[in-house]
Amino acid sequence: MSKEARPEIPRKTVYRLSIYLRCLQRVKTNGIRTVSSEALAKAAGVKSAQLRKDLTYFGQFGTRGLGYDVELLEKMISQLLGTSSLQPVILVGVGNLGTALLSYQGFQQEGFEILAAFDLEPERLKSKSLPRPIHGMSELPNFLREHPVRMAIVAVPGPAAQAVANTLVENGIAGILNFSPAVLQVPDEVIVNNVNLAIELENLSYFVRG
Amino acid sequence: MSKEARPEIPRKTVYRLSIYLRCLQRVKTNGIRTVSSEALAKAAGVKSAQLRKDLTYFGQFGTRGLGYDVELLEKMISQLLGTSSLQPVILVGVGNLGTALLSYQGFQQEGFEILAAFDLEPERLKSKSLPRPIHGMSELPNFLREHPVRMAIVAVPGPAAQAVANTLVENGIAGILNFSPAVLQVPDEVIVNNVNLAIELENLSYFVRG
DNA sequence: AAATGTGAAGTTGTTCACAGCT
DNA sequence: AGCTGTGAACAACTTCACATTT
Repeated sequence: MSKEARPEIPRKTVYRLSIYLRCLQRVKTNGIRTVSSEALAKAAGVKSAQLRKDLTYFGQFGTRGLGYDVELLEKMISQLLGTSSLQPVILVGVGNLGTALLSYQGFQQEGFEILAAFDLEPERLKSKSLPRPIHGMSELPNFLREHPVRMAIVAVPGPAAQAVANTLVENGIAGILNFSPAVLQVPDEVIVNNVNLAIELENLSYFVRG
Repeated sequence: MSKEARPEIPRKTVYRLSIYLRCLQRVKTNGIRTVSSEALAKAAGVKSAQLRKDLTYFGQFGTRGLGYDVELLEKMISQLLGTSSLQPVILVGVGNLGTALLSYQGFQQEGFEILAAFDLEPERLKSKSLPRPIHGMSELPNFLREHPVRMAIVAVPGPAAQAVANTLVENGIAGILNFSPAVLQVPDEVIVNNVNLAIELENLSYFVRG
């Protein structure tokens, strides 16, 4: 028997917890104070048993016969995910996609702040009216030495991605959100989440022609 | 009760096939004609047994003792995924993200063409120099009646997403790539792939603080 | 009565390990 | 010998179904 160490929560569960959190926020603005697993699961697009099991990975928050307290559950999930405090992030690669991500409201809304952005050719980007100054790649190591950032968004072209990832890892980045089509090779302790827009469309395309 | 004659390929396998396809393309430009499951798997970041099993869902393309013919395998996967022909797509929602997606080279490169873009306020966007004219939402039904498009990218704000999805489904769209934070309710036969940038960061954030 | 929490059953996906080609 | 293709073992995830609590 292991003692109450860090609960080992499956990746998919963590992902769904984010969805539940958003549903709870919506439900709360409707003035609803208590919600059943059935109702919340429906809003999140999952089965109720799954929602209940997901929650029990890190505690018991419900009242039998009644359901879950919306505010409490929201707080607990938010705390677990670490979104109750503002998380600093850096962005590398300020092309089409990178620019969009820089001005994307969704990140700020959900508790993330893009502290700084880096690009190979920062001068070229001066013209665009961006919300933040763009730094050259050479400034990256110094910046990371001075700021406690653990996560980076990579939005550079495929061929440049591995080199960028190496630099990031060398300078203490522990999590990478990779928008490039490259498959990044990183040490085991570094987490990479891939978002590949072309692959998502390709995937859709396959299933649509069922 | 089974009914399907076509090979039923798991979603995750289809996703990985897209990755293999990209690796094959890279390998081909290096002039390599034959590749082992071991080598290709390494490039794709998976185990070799998994790659082999993924491939056998739709055929046998390898030569024992030798490996796979790069060109042939590329052709077979490309054919299966339906990326050998140009796929038309429409985009709904031309905000920050939508604008970036419109100019994103990755789609064109991988065989997708954004035929048209729609927004609630197309006039407001006239100023931005966009590669395509933006249509009003009211033109959507007519457009879909005249063009054989089966896939749509949704990049509207969360609260607007369900209504947009309804319109799309009513007008024959069978696959939606959903960038909004909303959980879309659609008929069973319609496929939705969700890409939620804030959730990806949140997920990363959780695992980084292990 | 209503709804949670959870073992057990069921399902799906991954890895092993080796028989069988080339 | 080298490498694929695959049944069998394994692992992870989902759903069921019901005892338990309010």
